Amino acid sequence: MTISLTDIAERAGVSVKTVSGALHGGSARMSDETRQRIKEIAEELGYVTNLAARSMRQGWMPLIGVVADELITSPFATEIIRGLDGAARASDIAVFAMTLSGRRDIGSVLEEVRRFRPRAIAYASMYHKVVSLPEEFAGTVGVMINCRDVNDRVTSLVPDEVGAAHEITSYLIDAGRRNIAFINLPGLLAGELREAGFRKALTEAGLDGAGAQVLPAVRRATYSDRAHSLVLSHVTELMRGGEPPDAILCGNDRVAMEVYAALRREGAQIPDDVAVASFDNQVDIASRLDPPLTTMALPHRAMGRMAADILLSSDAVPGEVRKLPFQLVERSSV
Amino acid sequence: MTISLTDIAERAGVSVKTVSGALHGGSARMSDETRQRIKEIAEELGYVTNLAARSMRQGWMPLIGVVADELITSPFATEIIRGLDGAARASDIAVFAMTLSGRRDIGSVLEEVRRFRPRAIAYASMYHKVVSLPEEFAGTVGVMINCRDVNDRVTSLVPDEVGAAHEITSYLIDAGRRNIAFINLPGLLAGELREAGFRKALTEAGLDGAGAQVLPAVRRATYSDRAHSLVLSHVTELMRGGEPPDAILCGNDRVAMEVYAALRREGAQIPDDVAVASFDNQVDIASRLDPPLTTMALPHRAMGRMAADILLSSDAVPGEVRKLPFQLVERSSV
DNA sequence: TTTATTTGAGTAATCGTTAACCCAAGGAAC
DNA sequence: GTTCCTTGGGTTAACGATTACTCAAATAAA
Repeated sequence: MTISLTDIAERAGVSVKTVSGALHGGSARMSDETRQRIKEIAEELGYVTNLAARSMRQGWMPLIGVVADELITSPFATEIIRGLDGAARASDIAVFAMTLSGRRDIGSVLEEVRRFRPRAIAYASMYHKVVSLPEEFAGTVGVMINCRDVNDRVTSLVPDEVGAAHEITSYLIDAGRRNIAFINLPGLLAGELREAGFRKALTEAGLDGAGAQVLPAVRRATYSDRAHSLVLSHVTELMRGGEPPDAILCGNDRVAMEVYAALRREGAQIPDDVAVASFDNQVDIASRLDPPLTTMALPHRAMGRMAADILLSSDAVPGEVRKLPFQLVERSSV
Repeated sequence: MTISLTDIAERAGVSVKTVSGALHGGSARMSDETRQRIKEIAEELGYVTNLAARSMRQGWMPLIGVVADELITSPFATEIIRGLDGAARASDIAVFAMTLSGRRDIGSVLEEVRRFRPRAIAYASMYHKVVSLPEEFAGTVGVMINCRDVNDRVTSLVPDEVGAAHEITSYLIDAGRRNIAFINLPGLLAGELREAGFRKALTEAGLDGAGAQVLPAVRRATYSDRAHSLVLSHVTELMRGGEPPDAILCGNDRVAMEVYAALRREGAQIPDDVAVASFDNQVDIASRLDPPLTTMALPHRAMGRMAADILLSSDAVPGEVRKLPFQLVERSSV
């Protein structure tokens, strides 16, 4: 049997409201002695607040609901949740995620979440993309993380892809590299934006930005044994061509892993012959490659934190798109 | 303003209970016409069930709380949540996780979860270990996942480490390997158990189980740039020794990644000269290595699924320890 | 001493949903 | 024409915590 305020009140010989005031209402007028005594009894009886009951008066549960479009599968995307959780905890609010896996439409998942009467709802995407949120839910979702609404009706937080590509490219240039190839992720918004930043940095440095080599990294099912074949041949061609690159920028750390293998096969030394840099900072991979990989870390944690701040302070401008900076993680591949 | 049953009742000209029966109580006696009409009005008004209110009568929220001791950081451990979620969804129950990060003691986290009045609570560990659950919480936690209580007071689900090591070792032996080295994870329960399975398989095959080489893989901070140095030197020594191994079994896929690099440095071909096998099936790594890695997949998803079944059917024998089998993922490194 | 004011605590209503009863009308069996 | 069941639905009372309101006693101000 669970203990309620009534049980404590009975035991303490006071009214329920006094108990409520003693345990939760910090400002309730009452003698310190009474308050202390009630707290002791509560402790002794093993009282645990019933948030559902409280929420009936309050109107909402101390929860932030996160609707994710596959979030939980991605190793570092869980950082978003951690960021949210850390920031929300300060307000004694918990975070719970619900995955929009496969066939379930966004409406039914949102309803499922709304049944719990959360304080606010965020929509999070596993990778940076544009999402088409049905009209009737634009008001329900308070913030979009790692994605933006196609009509920009909702505040959204996205990584600053252009800025990150610009930064890492400039970093390579500052390291003396002049012939940089980019093995980019094809068909992704992130890739498109990064390519722009990449070319911009080259142009600013007086290099041929427009003519720089940008090659697509193949994208196949992760379980496939031959998913990397295209990267391998790209690198082989690059290295055997007339002007082999002195740096290769990779779409992500997994691509970099394949580039490492290909370069080794070609007998090229990293970073002496060819510097390698990348995006993601998937630590398991980046720190264990030989040499450890210099890479731009995605601002997942920061997006989560900021999302909580926005949701709880509700000072958001609906439609605003905030771009968060990546962080350069210097290792020894450059 | 949120819509309640009262609003629907008013609009439909019936009592609240009739609405409740129409929308939720499948067996409530009522004409199909009335039921249909009420459903339409609910839809039109955008009614969303208030689970908090319902839980006041029911006594619990349709939730399974998961207390994790760092769970969310591990890429594949999130599979536990997915397994739980998939199984619980059938009963229309949601799963929410709460991390026991750093300084917070297990008691306060459990209380935090209990405030939501979940149907059941599971305790999950990021890696296989023995946990000392304080006496007063042995009754609160319904099942332990990927760990077991030091006193076996709670039903627990753990990976069958011994069986997995036995299976993969036998697999190597069946592939004709006779001199197998094991670069194991030191200081971990998993490593200890796997070593037993490894030796057992060797002995059964008539090889020298007791004398087999088992070397520790270094464990340092993941961010450290030199975390792999020990693995590298182990492999170098092994390959330059009198009887170089024809197979190396690795503690996990990340260790295997380093072993690949070391073997390549020594000029050894995988799998022709040396077969490599491992534990975890961390897909990002295992499928992208060259050649793709044969590895034993941890039964995270299965543990999650089974945990939900146990919690919801409550046919668990407290203290029972169920060992779940790994799954052999054959790629081309053997 | 009289009148305010503060302190400490009780009463009762309320949130949205459900469950245990109750009741009236209509039809079937005798 | 009773009696009995079935159908369709209403009434009322919880569940646990909070809060607006009330009130008595004690203390301070006049």
